[in-house]
Amino acid sequence: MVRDERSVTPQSEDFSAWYNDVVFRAELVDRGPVRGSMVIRPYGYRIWELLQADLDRRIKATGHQNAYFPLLIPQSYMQREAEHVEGFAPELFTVTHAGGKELEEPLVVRPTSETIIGEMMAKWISSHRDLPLLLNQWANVLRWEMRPRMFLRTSEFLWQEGHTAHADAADATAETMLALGFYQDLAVEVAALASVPGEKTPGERFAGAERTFTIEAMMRDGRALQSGTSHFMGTNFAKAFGITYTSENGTAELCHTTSWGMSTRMVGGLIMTHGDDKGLVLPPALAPYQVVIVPIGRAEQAEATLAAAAELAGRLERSGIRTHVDARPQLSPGFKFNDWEMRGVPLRLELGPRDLAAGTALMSRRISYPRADAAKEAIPLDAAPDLLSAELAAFQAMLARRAADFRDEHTATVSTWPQFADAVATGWALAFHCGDQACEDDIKAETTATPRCVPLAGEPEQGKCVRCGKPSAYGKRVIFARAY
RNA sequence: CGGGAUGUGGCGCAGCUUGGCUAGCGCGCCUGCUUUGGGAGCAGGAGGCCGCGGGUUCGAAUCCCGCCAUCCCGACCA
Repeated sequence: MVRDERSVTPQSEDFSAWYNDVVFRAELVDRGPVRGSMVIRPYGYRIWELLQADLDRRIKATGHQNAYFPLLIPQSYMQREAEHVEGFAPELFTVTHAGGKELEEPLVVRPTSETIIGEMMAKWISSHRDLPLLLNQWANVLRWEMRPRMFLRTSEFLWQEGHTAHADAADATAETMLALGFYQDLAVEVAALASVPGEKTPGERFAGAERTFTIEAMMRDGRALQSGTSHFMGTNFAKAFGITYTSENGTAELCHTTSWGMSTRMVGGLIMTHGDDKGLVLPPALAPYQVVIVPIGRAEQAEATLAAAAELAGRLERSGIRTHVDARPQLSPGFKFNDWEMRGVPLRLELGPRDLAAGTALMSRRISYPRADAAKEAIPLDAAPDLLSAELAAFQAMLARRAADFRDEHTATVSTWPQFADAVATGWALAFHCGDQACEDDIKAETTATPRCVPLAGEPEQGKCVRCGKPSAYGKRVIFARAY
């Protein structure tokens, strides 16, 4: 392929340059005027909407209700939970003036909503009959990030944050795991990510949480991306905000709360999981257009192929396939092929005079796996809806398998330090760790790798710390990786 | 906050060292004609407070001082 201003930097040359090229060329985003801000363009926003719709359905199906809480939070709220304020203080946007005057109490722009929701929960909950309280909100949050990156770390991002209150720890823990399941299922079934659910080590916990669970997905450069988190707060926030209830026995009890979130970051995750040197590759479940039809021909031929393309698109739409006809008259077919490949459309159909005469269309898959197969395939027009539905399902499964294979090929179970260093240079290492913060810091200083999670799956295992040789702390091997 | 770069039509850049005449190139855009099965061709055209503020000079995109912003690399994070 000729390298010019129309193609992207190859992944092998510079992965992060590749990522940047793709998000802009595919018109997912543009830069906002403020450092670290991101304009999500229609094509990118559609991906988010599809992700959002799927997760929203899962959340509602399990008894949660959507609500909306204010963007502005009194600064004092943030300070009530000691670890929470310490964790978020460096990232806060603070409003000091309003209406042309300095405010008596500064307002914080939410970096997350535990505090304001905690405050409201305290007001709404008084009896065990009010529990569990299962809330979710879709919102934007702001955090001042030192090093912004489109979708992965922007100063403002969109997310969903679930907040729940429960009578006891067991119920809250079950909720925490339920939410983690939403994310894992969404990641694997919809985004086709290779993610691993697990628990964060104490050093990586959410500020104020007792336990933090995560799904960690592997990107094509071997790094890990935290793609969703679920926190068990114990009674920390209940104490700070007075979230109490009267039990059946008449005693006053503290609630156990949870919170969990998935953000626009996941869009970055699917870009880095599936994309290649031709651009984006989208899983059908999240593709704004699952099938793009490129009509070919000029003048009177164009009339015929355009009409046929529109007719076909109508039939595909009616069978639930998101279809787009690229009718731009001034652009050549070759340009359109490259354009839709850049945008990651799973299936493309070419419809020209030759195809029309034969009653077929030429189908081309954005990628194939495990065998790379660039061949275009003629498919009969009358059977297209069923055929393409099946192709899309196969494409979705193929991407998930490709991602999982890639993850497995780049994950090594290691027991020595040299093996460990090797593994985290290109992927993930499964290793025993002593659990000491100093040892974790040492590993990070040497390799830039950090503990991503203790995987939920697998049997308990004991061993010696890969770095210092002390007994392992977590009863299992820990995933270490360089992370985003 | 450290380190490195860059600010010039929508995008990507050249010009700056050695100040000068109308600020140039590619892509994109507009118009016309021809073209359409892997990034079309030709012709014509539009579009620029050269990041901002000062200074030096007859004259500044170019030299000097200051500021601002963005990007990339590290430590933090969904």
